[in-house]
Amino acid sequence: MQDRRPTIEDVARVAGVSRATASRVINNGRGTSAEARSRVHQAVDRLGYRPNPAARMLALGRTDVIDLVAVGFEADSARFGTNPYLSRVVAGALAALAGTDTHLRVRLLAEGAAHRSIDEIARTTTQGAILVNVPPPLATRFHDRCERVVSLGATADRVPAVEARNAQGAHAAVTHLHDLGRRRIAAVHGPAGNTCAASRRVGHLDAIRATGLPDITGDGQFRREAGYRATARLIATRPDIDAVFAASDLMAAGAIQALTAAGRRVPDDVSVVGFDDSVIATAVNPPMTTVRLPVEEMAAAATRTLLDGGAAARWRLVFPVDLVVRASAAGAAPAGTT
Amino acid sequence: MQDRRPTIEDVARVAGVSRATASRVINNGRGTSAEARSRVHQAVDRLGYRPNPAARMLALGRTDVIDLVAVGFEADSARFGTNPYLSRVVAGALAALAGTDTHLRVRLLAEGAAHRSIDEIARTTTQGAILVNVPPPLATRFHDRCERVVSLGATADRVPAVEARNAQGAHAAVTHLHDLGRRRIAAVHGPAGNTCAASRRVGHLDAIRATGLPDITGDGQFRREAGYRATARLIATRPDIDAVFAASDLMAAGAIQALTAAGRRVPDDVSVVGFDDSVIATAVNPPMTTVRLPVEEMAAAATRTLLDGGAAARWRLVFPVDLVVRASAAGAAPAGTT
DNA sequence: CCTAGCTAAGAGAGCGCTCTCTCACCTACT
DNA sequence: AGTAGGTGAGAGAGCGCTCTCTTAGCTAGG
Repeated sequence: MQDRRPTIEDVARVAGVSRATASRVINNGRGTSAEARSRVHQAVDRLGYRPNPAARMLALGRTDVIDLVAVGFEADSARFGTNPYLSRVVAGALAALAGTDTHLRVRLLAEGAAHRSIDEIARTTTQGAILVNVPPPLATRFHDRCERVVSLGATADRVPAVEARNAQGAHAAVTHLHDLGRRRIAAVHGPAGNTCAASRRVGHLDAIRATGLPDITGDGQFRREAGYRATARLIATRPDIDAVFAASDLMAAGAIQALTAAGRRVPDDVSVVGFDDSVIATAVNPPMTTVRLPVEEMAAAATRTLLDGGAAARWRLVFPVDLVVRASAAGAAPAGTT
Repeated sequence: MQDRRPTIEDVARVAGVSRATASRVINNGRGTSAEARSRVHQAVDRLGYRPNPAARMLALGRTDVIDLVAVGFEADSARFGTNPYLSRVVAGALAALAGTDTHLRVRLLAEGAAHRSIDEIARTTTQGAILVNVPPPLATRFHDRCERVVSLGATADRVPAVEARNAQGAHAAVTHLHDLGRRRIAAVHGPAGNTCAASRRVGHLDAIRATGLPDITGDGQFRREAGYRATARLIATRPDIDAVFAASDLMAAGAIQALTAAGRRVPDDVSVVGFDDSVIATAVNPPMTTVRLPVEEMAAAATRTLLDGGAAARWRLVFPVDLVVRASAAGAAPAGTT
């Protein structure tokens, strides 16, 4: 394709000036004559010169990349595309980076081979890394090798993290269902190993205990299929459930499908509340009552922290969450309505 | 945070070897004694040395970044998080990059200020750029400045592109609805300026003409709200429509909500077919019949092309699309069923 | 015993760029 | 007329790394 990419040397030669002058012109530098400027610009156009970013970075001593490291979103690569969470993270990070000349590099690690990759990333990252869904041992390992790191969601103790009041959100969701008159509230939780899922469990249990409701719990991965299966199982065991609190919108979407398949109407027979307020929540029918996780803001905060030089070990930034009331949760419909 | 990041020079000094030897050891190089190896590794650990990637790239003459450039997904930054398409693109690109030491850099351009940014990106990209939703004039401009570029979806003629048989997909969708016995099929199209949307319009019109059906058409942005509004308007004008073909899953989700709000049942009264087969299609209730766009594969193909050195002007790679039959489209329910 | 042939490791030349230092030249003020 | 001050431009020193070239120090073979 190209013999050899033209360098600034070539530009200087063609323009009949020195390398320094060429550089000055190219970087909008002042202190150049109109004559020199036009000659250099012409040379640039003629040669199709584009500066080598690596050389530039090296000379400037500025290394301007933040890595977004996510684990396990792509057992098959399609899985990630299916995940409404990570795209919000990217959006938030990018928003924080706008106006900066720092770039965002995205890395996805297969759940299995993550150990090896994590070392390599820690070795090559510069401005720092944002960890998404990275399990505690791996996060610690990363932190050992590179301190410039912030986890999205709590992970290992030592690793700086931006987190949300997950427990509070779950509590609010269950309380909301209780306030609507629901008394047999099933919970469909996320994977046991996940720290966010764990917090949501805690909030749910607190609310259950505070209101004296029965504990009807299922769980699975944070995915639609898992939500569907867990809900189907729950209905089979406890056909009288009148509400479902799911630990993610995707699971809630699965729950709604399972309920429909079992002949229950949402929200008339069974109310459903999700968690995340992702695009799924607004797209389903009926629109979903859910707990809004400010993912974009959290990612932006993590990014800004990295931009500012990182955070100390054990640093935490905690975001509030809000219950967003839509149509999937309501009081029971009057009996006999079909 | 750090006085000065340690360099390989420091490592060499601490280890009591030359820079060359340190480099050899660090890069798993052969030709080093066990003695030297252990000393260097110790020094690396002690200093927390991490090689400067810019210097490395410069010395190796290898520049290993592919840019993913998307326009207009973030009028507000949250918009992008809401877009199920771009995350699939990222997934596909990343899948193609796995095993390579090329990285993916994601860039989002606000629709307004894109002109300036596009030049900067074209100037600094190395391995090349994947264009997503970049309008023809901008894409051409990019191509003028940097030939290493592939657009996802057709854009300007000259710009290499990976595209899908959008027209064929739309045709298949409409034909499917016709086969189910639907005769008043409304179409909710995407934005007029968008090339994909245009192709889908063509396919729809072809099918309409071929089957002699009436043309009932609305349009808007590729978003849920637009789908809702357009459908609501259509129902108001033509209360007798018995099917909706939407140009995206998100619009179809909006259509389903609008139909429900208008007292129509899906699929009994009105069948709905979407386009994309994004996560939305499986999450909604009932699960959506839709046209599967192999976004991940397309993005992977674009990435591989870039990895292989790019493509000639006007290059095209065309992917087939498939109708995925789920529950949102069916024959009319027997009259009188409630 | 001398030299060919090997391995380990140092010296040093870039990679492409930016930036400081320096100089030549010109204007303007005393 | 002499010097201060300003401006445009070249020379050259790095930035941190890798890699080739070269040398030192061995072992082995004639």
